[in-house]
Amino acid sequence: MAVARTPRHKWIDEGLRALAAGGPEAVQIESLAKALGVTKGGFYGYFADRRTLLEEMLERWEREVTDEVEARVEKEGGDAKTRLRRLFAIADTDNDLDTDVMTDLAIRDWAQRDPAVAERVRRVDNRHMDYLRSLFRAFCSDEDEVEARCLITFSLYIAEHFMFADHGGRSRADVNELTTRWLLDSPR
Amino acid sequence: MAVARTPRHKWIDEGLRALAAGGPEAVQIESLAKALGVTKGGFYGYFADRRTLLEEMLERWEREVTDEVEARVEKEGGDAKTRLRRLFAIADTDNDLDTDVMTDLAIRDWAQRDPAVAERVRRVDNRHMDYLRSLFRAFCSDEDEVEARCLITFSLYIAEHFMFADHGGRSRADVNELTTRWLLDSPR
DNA sequence: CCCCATCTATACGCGGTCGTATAGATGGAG
DNA sequence: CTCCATCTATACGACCGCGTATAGATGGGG
Repeated sequence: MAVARTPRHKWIDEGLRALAAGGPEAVQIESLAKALGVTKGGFYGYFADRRTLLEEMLERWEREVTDEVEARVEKEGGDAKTRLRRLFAIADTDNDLDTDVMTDLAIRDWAQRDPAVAERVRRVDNRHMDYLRSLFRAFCSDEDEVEARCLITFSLYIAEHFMFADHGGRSRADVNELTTRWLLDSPR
Repeated sequence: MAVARTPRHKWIDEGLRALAAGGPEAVQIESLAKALGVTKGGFYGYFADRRTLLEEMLERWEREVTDEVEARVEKEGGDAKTRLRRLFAIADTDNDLDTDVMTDLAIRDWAQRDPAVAERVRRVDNRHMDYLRSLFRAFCSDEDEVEARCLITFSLYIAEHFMFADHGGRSRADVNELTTRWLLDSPR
């Protein structure tokens, strides 16, 4: 038995990296092979075709994206507002060329054109929103209020990467601090 | 002089339509020709190559996207809150498979991978934000407050199309009404 | 030590898109 | 009506990515 030098999961890793960098079109078997230092010969031993790889990439993304972030937030405990602030901090730190975020964005755009992808994103987003709701409910009794804050929170996270505005001399971090206070410290 | 049956602007129209539907990769000369009921023969009389077409598509988008919306909002007058509500209504109506919105999203994703595109989006977003600031300032004296509301408003618009969450029995329109009240009727 | 399943390298055919070349159609100017 | 600039149709070569075929390399089991 020869040991697999380029096992299944490595193709998926590299595929997700390519997806993050250049969208679904950039997930090309020969490119991945080159990045892995092999040729595409072995690829078709693991995957029937390119479509199968894309499918498994999505499978993994869906499985990992929720658990990971929630675990990082929950790990250190604290009350709801502390956890939300930690969540925002994580979103901030991961910014700018982080593969996970870029993967997320690439998949969201992909979902515009592929209903199957959209369905996966829907499941992921519902989990994210459920988690946010649980945190906001801790200090926010009105359900409408909770929903509004969740939506705004999530939207700020998504839009951060899809808009390119300057903020009138302010740094993005400053503006983020403003919105965070709006979301957490507002009496209303 | 033969009259142009498929003049320059028609290629650009169709190009933007294809961009909205399938992203930059979907802007294929032969596809456009087919959609226009001709073959690609004439295309190269107007454009040096595909790259030039993409460039001009962006040019037009940048020129039109700001003026159009602002004009529609300003046309009927009213105070700042009235205009903001009208702006939100327009964003809502244009939703779901409207070409303009889809074009916007496709270009934003494109901007992730092309710095030149990002630069254009930056200019457009700054204009949008300036317009929003002018409206919020009418009833909001604190500049930090204005900035936060502008960013949240814009983010809600962008993210609306990139997230796929259900809203716990609520319709998206209901949730939008909640966030709108948050942005406009909050005393703070 | 040698066998053989497993992984890898290379070559090829297929289809699709770009861009070019060239001949034909169209319709206003003279 | 005829000319001819302009637009259009068709054919072609080049390139690239997918998927397949086949031969070679690798390294643990017998």
